[in-house]
Amino acid sequence: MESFFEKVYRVVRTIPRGKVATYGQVARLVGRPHAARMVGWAMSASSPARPVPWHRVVGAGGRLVISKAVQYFQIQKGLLRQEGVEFRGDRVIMSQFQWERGLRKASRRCSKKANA
DNA sequence: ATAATGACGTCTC
DNA sequence: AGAGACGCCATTA
Repeated sequence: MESFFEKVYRVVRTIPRGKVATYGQVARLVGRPHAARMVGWAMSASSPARPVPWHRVVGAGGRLVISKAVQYFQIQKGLLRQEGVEFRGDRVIMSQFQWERGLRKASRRCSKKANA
């Protein structure tokens, strides 16, 4: 059986060069809208042995979730710029570089107080 | 089976 | 705009 990680990797591998997707976006594509954290975890779990373009996965709004203190922050930014992705400050210009696939009306609930 | 963890997302202050 | 709090969930110990 294909594990959750495998599905995530498979989706991430389909992200075209020069485009980026958000963790939540990938989560939706693998059928787990609320497992964005797992997607990120899958990325961290991916090793050089696993051919996954992890750098094309960014946080919501084009934010690079990885701490700036960590070297990976620069690595990811560098790799993306290398592919033609532009930044506005420390954020990817999503309006131009977000992967179109998986985009939806985004039923935003998640509101804990929505029930109140 | 329970508890802890983590490269997220959204709301509030 | 930046920081804190809570929710969600698969994988591990």
